[in-house]
Amino acid sequence: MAHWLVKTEPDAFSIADLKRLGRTSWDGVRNYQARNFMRDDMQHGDWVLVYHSNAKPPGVVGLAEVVRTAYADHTAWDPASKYFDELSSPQDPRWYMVDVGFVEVFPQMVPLDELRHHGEPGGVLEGMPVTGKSRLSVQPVTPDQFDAIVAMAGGKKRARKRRSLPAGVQPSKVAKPAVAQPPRPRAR
DNA sequence: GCCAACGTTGGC
DNA sequence: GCCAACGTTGGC
Repeated sequence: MAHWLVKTEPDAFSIADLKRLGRTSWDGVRNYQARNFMRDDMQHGDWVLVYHSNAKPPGVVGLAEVVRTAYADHTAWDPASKYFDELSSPQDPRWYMVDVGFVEVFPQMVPLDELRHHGEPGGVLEGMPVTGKSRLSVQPVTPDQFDAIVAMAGGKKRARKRRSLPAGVQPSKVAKPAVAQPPRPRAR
């Protein structure tokens, strides 16, 4: 089992919206590294910390879980969608999404300030992309980091430690590695 | 609303 | 393959 953090702008889709809906497709991710985590590594039952960006204050607000593994993000094929990408097609999908289910709204949100505090050298959240300058909207979280954040939030769940992270994934190194891409034609 | 840092594009 | 220019993210 792996653990994750995903960002969402609450004005567009909040943890309250997820609670109301029960589950949703996590569409609209248009970053290759984030896509690869969803497509290649997210497993059914993985826990997902939900982070509100562009919020006052920004921070981790609740918990979700993966309820469907990756499938093509069809919003990329819809010219009317803000997520439309003419380079994606049903025959050759460029973007993927998973479905997530609501688990809980945390009793106390964990604001970015606090995440950053624990992200200082030697802190339990050291190396988490969200504590630094990374914009990565889907990022892996270690079991220890997961437990630390849930404890700060007053949440009830604990890390599922059957396995740690996807093979080869090193959360503290997530911000940098280039994402290997298949060659593709240049847009005109 | 500003704007720094990030991630991507595309000319060379 | 470099890197300037561009568009986006996301904190403030």
